[in-house]
Amino acid sequence: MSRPTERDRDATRARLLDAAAQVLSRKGYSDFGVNAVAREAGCDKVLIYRYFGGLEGLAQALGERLDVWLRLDLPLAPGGYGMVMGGLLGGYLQALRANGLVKRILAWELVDTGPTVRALGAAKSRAVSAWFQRARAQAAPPPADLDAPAINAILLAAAHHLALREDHDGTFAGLDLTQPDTWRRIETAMDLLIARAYPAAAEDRRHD
Amino acid sequence: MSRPTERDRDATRARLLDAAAQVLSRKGYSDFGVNAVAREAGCDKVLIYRYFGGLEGLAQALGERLDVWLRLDLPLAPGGYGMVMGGLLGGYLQALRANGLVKRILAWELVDTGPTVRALGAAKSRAVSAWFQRARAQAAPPPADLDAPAINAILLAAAHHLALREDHDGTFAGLDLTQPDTWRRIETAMDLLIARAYPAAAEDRRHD
DNA sequence: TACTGAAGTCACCGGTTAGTGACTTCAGGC
DNA sequence: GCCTGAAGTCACTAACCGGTGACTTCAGTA
Repeated sequence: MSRPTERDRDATRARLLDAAAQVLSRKGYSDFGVNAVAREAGCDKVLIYRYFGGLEGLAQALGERLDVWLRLDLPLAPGGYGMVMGGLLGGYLQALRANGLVKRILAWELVDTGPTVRALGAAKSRAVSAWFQRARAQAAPPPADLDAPAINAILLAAAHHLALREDHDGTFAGLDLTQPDTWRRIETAMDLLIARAYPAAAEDRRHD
Repeated sequence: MSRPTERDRDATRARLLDAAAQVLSRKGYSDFGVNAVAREAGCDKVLIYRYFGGLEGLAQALGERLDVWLRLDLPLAPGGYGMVMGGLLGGYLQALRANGLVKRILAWELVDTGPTVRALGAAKSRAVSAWFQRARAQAAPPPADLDAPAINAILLAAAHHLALREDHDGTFAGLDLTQPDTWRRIETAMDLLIARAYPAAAEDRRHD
């Protein structure tokens, strides 16, 4: 009846990639397999082997498309190091929360070390670090007396973990992550932590 | 040859619980099943159904033993709210890093919502929150002008995420989590964040 | 028009899983 | 000493997985 098969190799490849993203972001990594992806794409699983060399190759191709989905073209807020970092982290948190696929990959990385998730994680890590690199190049240098990498890693880890907990059971440490107001509180608290860790006075002195 | 079966129901129950903890903390949650646990315990899987009603009941019983493993009898550091929170968080981070089982469960919670992990997570959450409640009761109240729950949740989330990344690929945001020195830097940065978020001056004023 | 090769389908294989029924083995009460 | 019931073992089913070989169907081309 329906004619999903037009014998178009590129179209089928694209359908498989879309299906892989769908399965991964909706069902999670444990359901991410050749059977489920092929079922979602409406074609036979053998095509995954023919076109991608297997599930690992499909994940690799999916990772190479990640930079498209993780497009983080946030305008950089002007100001000192603390202001820039605050804007960066807030934007990243919002982008992450809205990106179910990236969240699934982040969670997957925490429970598996297989080649499939490695291919995905490497591609994602490349895209994100390039973005941070580019953003940092436009910002003022951090105060020399602080361990900025450690501080930023802590805040980034918090953003990751809270975003991951959000679409799991929606609670963390007594906070209700399903309420928008909770996220406003979190962003305010993050801004406060950053503002007090990177006081503006230390930065102003650099502007002399 | 070996006589592991002494027809002792309680001993077999305990063996199954130990085996469940072993499998979960060593192999991870994806290998956590009736077959693997029974194999580890050296008995038949049917006993899991007979004694625990299935894998879910076994996980429930395991969760009820979690308070034993998560024994956090850290002495509370004296001082203001910030000092107490800093000591609390540092101790929690160290205890968490040393506890592979709890880390596995935390990661499991991020990728699965099935009844088995829910039973575990609920029991763990109960134990941890009771401990935090008890610790907070002995500390000074937080500064009223700050959103202490949000700030603490951020730092706790960071501790969770960094601990989980440690025994995965050992890197996060450019930090090498396999180096003890990196963890010293992280603890120092956490202390700095807490100290500046909860300045001692605001607390001293409460002591009048 | 006939052929060739690629696109796509189907059926199977071996392996693993959860779960169940039937069986044997033993210990304690009478 | 026997008998009942529980502890433990074994074998099996049904369903799923990843992976593969054989097949059909179609499009472009000579």
